[in-house]
Amino acid sequence: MLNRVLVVEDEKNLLDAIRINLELEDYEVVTATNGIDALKFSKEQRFNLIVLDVMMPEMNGFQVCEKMRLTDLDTPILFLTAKDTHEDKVMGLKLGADDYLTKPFNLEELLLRVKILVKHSLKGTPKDKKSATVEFGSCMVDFKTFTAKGTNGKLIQLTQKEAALLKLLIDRKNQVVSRQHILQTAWGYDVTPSTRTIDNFILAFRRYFEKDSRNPKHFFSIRGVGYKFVE
Amino acid sequence: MLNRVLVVEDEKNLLDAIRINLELEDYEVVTATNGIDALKFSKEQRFNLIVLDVMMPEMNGFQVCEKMRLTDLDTPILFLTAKDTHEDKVMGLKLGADDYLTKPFNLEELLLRVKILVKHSLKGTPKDKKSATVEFGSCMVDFKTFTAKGTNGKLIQLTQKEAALLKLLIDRKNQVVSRQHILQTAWGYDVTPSTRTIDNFILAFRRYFEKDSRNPKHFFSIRGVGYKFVE
DNA sequence: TTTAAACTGACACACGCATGACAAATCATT
DNA sequence: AATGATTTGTCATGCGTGTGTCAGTTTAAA
Repeated sequence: MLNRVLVVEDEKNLLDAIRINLELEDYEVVTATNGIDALKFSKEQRFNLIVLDVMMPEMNGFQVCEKMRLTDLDTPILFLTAKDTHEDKVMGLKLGADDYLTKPFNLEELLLRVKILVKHSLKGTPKDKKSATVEFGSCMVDFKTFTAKGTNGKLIQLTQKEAALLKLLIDRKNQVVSRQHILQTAWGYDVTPSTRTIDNFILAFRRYFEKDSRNPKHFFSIRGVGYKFVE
Repeated sequence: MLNRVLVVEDEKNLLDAIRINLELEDYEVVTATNGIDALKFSKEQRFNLIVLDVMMPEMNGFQVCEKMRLTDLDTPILFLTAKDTHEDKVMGLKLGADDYLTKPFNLEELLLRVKILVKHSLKGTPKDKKSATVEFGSCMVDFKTFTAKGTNGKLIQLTQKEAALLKLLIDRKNQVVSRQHILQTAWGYDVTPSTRTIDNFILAFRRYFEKDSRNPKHFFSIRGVGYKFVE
């Protein structure tokens, strides 16, 4: 899928220069020369990044940003500012900007920052409807009620820590979650239970959710690293 | 939960200044004055952000970054560079940096960027399929899940050393990576396994990913130097 | 006090991976 | 071409450490 960028800039020459350079790097570019159009586009279409000039006639970049953020909280915004003042930056940050570039800027610099920001936009899975129940295999977990249905169809009451750990693993399904990360996330930075504690929970999960707990299909252990959940 | 930042900087005064300012903004700060410690901390603990000086004695920031990224793909990294050269930035980006700041910098500027990056790190409960996967030939590797698809289409669970070495080679595709560099990067500064160890891993890779392991198309050995990966 | 949850320590086992031996390949030297 | 030297490919084996498992203890909740 192509990465889409919306560029908002009233100075035509600069706008064209940016467009051409971005297109050379295989971005799909949409342009606007004023805030009105920018808002319209941002509502109608989806972008991986919005490049927004601050100094524009009628509606300035901050105002545009502020309005955008009313509906769209995720798309990264890169500001192009003329002044290199601190107030401008704080102002922008407050309104939900993600990066700045002070004019005049190097085009390569712009391309770099675009690349980084787009990377971020891909990372965050925006707003996946968070149902409190998860199904996998013949099992089911409900994080609202702390209950689960195991392989044998039996109902299980999850304990607090069980639920926390299970959620952590399921949220990061298919990823390897290191023991360190588990400890610091599900427990705390201060408490460090002995290494065997985590295993005990995994043990329980395997009993609940694995047909053959010796050959797990869902709760894998990655030696030397941690654990991995797959559906 | 507190946001944790690891700051790596050899100049003590600057380090203290950064620490104090970050702590004033309610970050939990861990500091290191050299690459060795930095790597140790990054392995043992979890951070929301790592601030990394490029110019350091013994091991420079790029090297530290490269090693970190072998195992940790998520934590954002902010580079502090002295030179404002484009090559530096491209180099850093390749190795997985997320932002730059050129010395001398304004402390407020640093705080701003830290804030932005930490925000990103919190956003991502990455369900991320896109990033961290590499394809070549009929094969595929996913460094997030430690899985790979071999020539026969079979799924392979990579071990951590396998993943680290594989990433090292793929990151430097088309370049010859010397045995020495491999040892220093994927292993440690202290341990020096016998020469045969690396070969064993290459052997495994060829079994996984080469149709004819006698005539490799991807994992070349360069006699007297090391190995080279090409797609 | 009672009870369930959470943690700890002990032990066995299995897995990753380092090692050494040897074969095969490549290079150097004559 | 032939020989020896050096490096890499390949495999079997053993060691160390991380993990599975469980029984027993501590902690927290009712």
